[in-house]
Amino acid sequence: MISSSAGRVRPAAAAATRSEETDVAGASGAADRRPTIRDIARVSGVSKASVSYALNDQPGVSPQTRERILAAAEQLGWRPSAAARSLSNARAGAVGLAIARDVRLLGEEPYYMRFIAGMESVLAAQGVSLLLTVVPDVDAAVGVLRGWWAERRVDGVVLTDLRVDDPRLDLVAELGIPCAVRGATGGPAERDDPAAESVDGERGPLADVVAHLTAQGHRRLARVGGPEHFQHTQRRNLAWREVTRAALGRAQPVLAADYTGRAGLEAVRRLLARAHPPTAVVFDNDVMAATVVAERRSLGVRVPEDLAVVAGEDSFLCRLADPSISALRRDVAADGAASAALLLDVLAGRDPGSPQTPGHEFIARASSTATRPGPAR
Amino acid sequence: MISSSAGRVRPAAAAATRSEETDVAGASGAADRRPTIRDIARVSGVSKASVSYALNDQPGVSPQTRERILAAAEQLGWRPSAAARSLSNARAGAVGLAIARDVRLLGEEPYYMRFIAGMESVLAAQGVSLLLTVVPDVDAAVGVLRGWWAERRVDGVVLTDLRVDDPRLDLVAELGIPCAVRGATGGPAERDDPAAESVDGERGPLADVVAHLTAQGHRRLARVGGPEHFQHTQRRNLAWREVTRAALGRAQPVLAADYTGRAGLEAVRRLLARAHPPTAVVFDNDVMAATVVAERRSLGVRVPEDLAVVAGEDSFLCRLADPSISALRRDVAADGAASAALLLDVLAGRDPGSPQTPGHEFIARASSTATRPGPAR
DNA sequence: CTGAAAGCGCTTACAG
DNA sequence: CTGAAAGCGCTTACAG
Repeated sequence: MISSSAGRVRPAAAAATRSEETDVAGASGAADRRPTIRDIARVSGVSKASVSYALNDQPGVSPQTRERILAAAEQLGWRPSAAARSLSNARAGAVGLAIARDVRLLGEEPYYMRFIAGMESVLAAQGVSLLLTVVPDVDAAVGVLRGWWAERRVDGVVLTDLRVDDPRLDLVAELGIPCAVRGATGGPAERDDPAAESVDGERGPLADVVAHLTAQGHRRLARVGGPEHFQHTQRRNLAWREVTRAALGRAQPVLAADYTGRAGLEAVRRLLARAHPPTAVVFDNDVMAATVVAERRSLGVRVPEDLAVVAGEDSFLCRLADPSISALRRDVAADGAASAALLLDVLAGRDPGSPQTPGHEFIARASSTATRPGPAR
Repeated sequence: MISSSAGRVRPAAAAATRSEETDVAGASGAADRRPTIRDIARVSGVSKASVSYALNDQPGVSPQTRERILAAAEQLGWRPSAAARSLSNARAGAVGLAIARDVRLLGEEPYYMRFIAGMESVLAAQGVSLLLTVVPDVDAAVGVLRGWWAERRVDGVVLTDLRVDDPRLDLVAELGIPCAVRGATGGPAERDDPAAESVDGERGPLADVVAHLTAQGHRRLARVGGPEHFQHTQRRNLAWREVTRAALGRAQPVLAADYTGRAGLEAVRRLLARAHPPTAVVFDNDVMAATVVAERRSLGVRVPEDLAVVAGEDSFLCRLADPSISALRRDVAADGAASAALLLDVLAGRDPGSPQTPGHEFIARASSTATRPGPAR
């Protein structure tokens, strides 16, 4: 059954608001005008400059005067005009996040909302605003970033999901935009050397997964990663090969998929068609893993008996799946908070403090836990 | 197994960036300085005022001069300083969205990310920025809105998830903040009359659901809605009672839950314990429905044989569940787009155009489709 | 059609 | 410690 209704939208409060505003502007006057430092100066009997010094905790005013000024500001309910401050400051008091991701995928992955909430937690504390935009691809993101910067809307940006030759990195370098870089689901990204030490952060989580699977008796593993143009995919692929080689004597295979359920299914089909198919597959996100578990029958496998499944990201999907899906849980909000803190450090010219270290945790669930344990294969 | 790794975060590009910036500022000079209308005026040999007129499509410049000025602006890569424009304009060029919702729930519900993407699609087209914040409760949201407004960071705001006595509405009225109001998952909200005509938009979708269920032979239905302090919950509860009364002769029961899986389960347990338990339950969101389906065995019911399940919101969860879950699909992105468009209309003093009408569609899936059709109960 | 001038609300050297 | 002044980059009456 399909039908559609004509929902109506109306500016309830806004309408009331408008007329009030008009009234007030004409009549009462000062009541609605937002106070400026000039008002504070008048009330406290000093110059605008002194007010500014007092408000910004600069030297140049006596303690008593400062007190008086702050009290007046408080009493008037003064707040600095962001525009005026920006204009003289050359600082926007805002940072930007341009998410380049297909809207449909965005709706399915809880990742970004959590990342944003994490960023917000540290930005809000510093009175810095977050400008957000959602664009379909990296080129569009470049356009948005360029616009934000040209219009002085942001002091810096956070970059996620870095590509291998990412045009955003070129833009940022070209224009000198302060930025903090973060892979979509994990470790840090380096400009020229995605393969170097930054791989370190990926080894631990994958080693935990591999240790769990080998303990369950698995000897043939596979990974279904993200698209290879992502730097974090490359780092993880590398870490995966190293970790599996160390554990099993030879590097286990990796297939690329685009994080959608469809792509995950397709990858698994190819893996199962091999001469020596894997007995366990580690997916880079929850959506692919959950789709494979949901489609296990049409794939002709039992989970976990024929195929163990692990998700590289934990979410509701993993808990609700039947069987429930083992997953690597990462503290995405902490990730977002760390990125924001990093950017603020850069902006303040501070040495990026000892980095926050979002941890990970492997959650073993039914999808990879043999009913009868022991090396059965 | 639990472990955690010390992921490192570093400002790769930012570091490079900083030094470059310093270099350039000292040496090359103009190369990195962002051009202003003064530069344009100099290049094209006119006054700043003329430049401004030309750039803003105001009368006061001859066609030829305008051409020349626009060309110069284009060639210099000029973009207006948001701060300067705001300061003289008294317009921020930005609107705000303060999401008041528990971060954990936010991570589970795809709703907001889609809503935001929809808003963005119309804001970006108008060159309006979106300020976003995520706060735990309505009071915190009031604080953020107050700050944004006092600092002139936004020209208006979009409000979602309106409460019955919502302090944000008071704030908006008090300060005269232009705003557009939108229920979290549906129809418009009215200031004083949540029960009136705005209920209209809720009837259609629920009527489709009820028609489907009665066609499947169900005679005892129940709804598990959101918390009653939400206006949209109240509207839907009302619509539900009306629609079920019309279809079945008497209004069917409603229970309140807080959108979490746990609350959904609890509500179902209470329903099943009744003397005449319902044979079909309609949940207000996907998370509750999916949790109930996942826990059907511990609840002691078969789905759909003993209990049909319908979700009031469609998502990945519904498709992946086993059995898959019938759902009401709403065009959330269109909702967001409509809210943004409405706000822009209000800001421009335009009559809010014929409202965009986000439709709905009922998707019948296994969770409510009897294997053997016909009135069996 | 065009230009000189004031102003938006701050900050910041620069003299007292 | 304090104040008068210039400036950030725009817009907008106001005279020519």
